[in-house]
Amino acid sequence: MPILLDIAKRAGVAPITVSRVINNSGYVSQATRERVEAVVKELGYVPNTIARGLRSKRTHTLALVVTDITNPYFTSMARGVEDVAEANNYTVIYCNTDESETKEKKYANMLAQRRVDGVLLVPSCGNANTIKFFEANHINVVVLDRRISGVETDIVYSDSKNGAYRLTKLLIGLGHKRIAIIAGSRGVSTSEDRVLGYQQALSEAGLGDTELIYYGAFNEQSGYQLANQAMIQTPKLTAIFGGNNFVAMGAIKALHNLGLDVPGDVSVVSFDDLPEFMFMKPFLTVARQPAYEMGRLAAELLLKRITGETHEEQREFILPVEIVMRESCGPNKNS
Amino acid sequence: MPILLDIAKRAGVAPITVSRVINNSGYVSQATRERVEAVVKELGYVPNTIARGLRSKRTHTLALVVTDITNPYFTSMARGVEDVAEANNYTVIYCNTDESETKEKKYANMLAQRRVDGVLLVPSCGNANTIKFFEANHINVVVLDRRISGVETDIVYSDSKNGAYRLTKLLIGLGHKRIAIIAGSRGVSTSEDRVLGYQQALSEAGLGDTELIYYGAFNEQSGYQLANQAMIQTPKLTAIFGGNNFVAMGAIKALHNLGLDVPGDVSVVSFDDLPEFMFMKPFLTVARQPAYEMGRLAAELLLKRITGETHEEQREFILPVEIVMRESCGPNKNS
DNA sequence: ATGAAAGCGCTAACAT
DNA sequence: ATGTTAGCGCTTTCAT
Repeated sequence: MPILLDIAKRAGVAPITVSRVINNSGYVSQATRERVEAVVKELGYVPNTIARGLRSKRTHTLALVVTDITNPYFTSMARGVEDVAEANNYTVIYCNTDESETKEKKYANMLAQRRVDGVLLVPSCGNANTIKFFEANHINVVVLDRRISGVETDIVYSDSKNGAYRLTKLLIGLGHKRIAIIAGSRGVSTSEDRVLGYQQALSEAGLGDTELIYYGAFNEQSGYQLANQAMIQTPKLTAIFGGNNFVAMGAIKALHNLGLDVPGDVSVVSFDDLPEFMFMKPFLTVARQPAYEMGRLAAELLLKRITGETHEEQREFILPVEIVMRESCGPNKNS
Repeated sequence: MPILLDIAKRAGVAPITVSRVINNSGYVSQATRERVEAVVKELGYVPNTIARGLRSKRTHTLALVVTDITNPYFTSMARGVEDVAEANNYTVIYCNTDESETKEKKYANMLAQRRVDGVLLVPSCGNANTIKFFEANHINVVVLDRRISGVETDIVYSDSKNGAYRLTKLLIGLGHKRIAIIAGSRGVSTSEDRVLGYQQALSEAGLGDTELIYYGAFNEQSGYQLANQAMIQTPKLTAIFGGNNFVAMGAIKALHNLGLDVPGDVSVVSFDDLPEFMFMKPFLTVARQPAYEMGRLAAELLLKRITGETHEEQREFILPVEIVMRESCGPNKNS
């Protein structure tokens, strides 16, 4: 693989001139530019961003740290980030913290070592340690989705309190009087804000003494457990407000498990939309490919090649698919 | 920010010794190790992966190139990749090609410039140009999801032909005689394989002369258009086999639009599962946060900070949420 | 408009 | 077990 110096030699110019052509910086005569460009093409030269970054202190790399890319909410967010990055010739590293402060710390370290130019962070917890760490390492941060106090960064989030207020009012408007909220963790702003909106709606309706607040985590398991707990403690419950989509999913499973109908017996509302096709009435019958497993396997193979652990011949791994029968297909009633 | 040399000086050792401590390589006495580690902590030293990569030719970075991370199938795959990478202290850059060869080329270039150690590639098209490009630049590739001919890489995919065969047999077993398949692009192995499985099932059932094959692309729009086209050309159609989840979604929309019931009038099956909660009967009423928009905005802000385009004070952007009323909540029928 | 010199921060290769 | 030397490939700085 040719390096910049090779191009310079062959084009009969100094390295810096090649650099100027490649980066469109400084003055280069048309003739020189063309000559250099021709050689670049001829030799198939690919500039080395690593070397460039070492010198210029710019990696043209961003990081997106979310709790779980598998949540459609964060998937969409990721796509938004990536589109902007791509348009600006930036590259995005992404990280899943699973709401764990330990993982967040580990990633923060990895990202600082990589000298990413900036981080888009969905904080996994309420404290500002990670952000301070980035600041200490001169890495720009924009906080996403959740407020953090005591830091100075741009922050983008949506109006959880208002959303929760309206969602709760909606339930009240439908006649519900015993409404539980299953929030995420304490200390996470989205959790707290949603509880605040819920409380406001209740107290405005004179239901301030019926508050039923459960803190847990923003995952399905927590939704499941706390919904069970709520139904035991307050059998008269007629509505549950799930802190996010995963929590609601867990809650609905718990209700079904208790033999309760949604919304017949208990109404459920939640934060965070789901992709459009999740709402199609006729549920698809599908051939399910093991996507996660495929990703896992492929990454392991790749790492083995990289580390030289494997020198075997290349292989083809064909994973089985599973047919999942659902409502979208039925018997032929025509001809 | 301290560099390796600072640590070396302060600990009274040579730079290479610090390097050995940090990388756990070579021999270092316990005493020296402890002294160095203490200084590392004291000064808050963060090793520079860029410099390390320049010298060692290892970036500890992988890239995952999919068509669209927004498709739950690829989201799961991404999470699988990321989990493995994280466990091995690798970092993942991810890229969406939207099935465009142009975008694929652009990314290939960016990734080569970044000297990623390896690429997990879902090829956007049938030809091997991108893979050859990576090979020429000594970058390991594992191909995911789709076969490519004429290349030597590990490849992980699932058994599309068999899945399609079984899906089609299932429809035949339900009495369907006019079954259309709406595949992805021609030349993409998953497309071709699914058509092959479909054909095999038909011909085994003596329906070989009823083949109705539509090639398009693996997206909703294509599913919509081709389903319309299929219904016009073959009004007696009673079943549609969507090439993937997005295609099926488009097809179902088209059918609904034509006043047809699924599965009452037309059965639909497809490849690729959807996340579990897409199948919950009671559709959630939710407060929808503008996730994509949030990601986009945040990335733009970050880039402006990085490039120094903005020096204004940090701001808070609170985006509105939208209440989406669905079946999961109804009137209180109890007390 | 072009170039020379120096060095970004680290580690490979070779001592000792 | 520790150190010396050199250099990865590029760009910054300062000349001309």
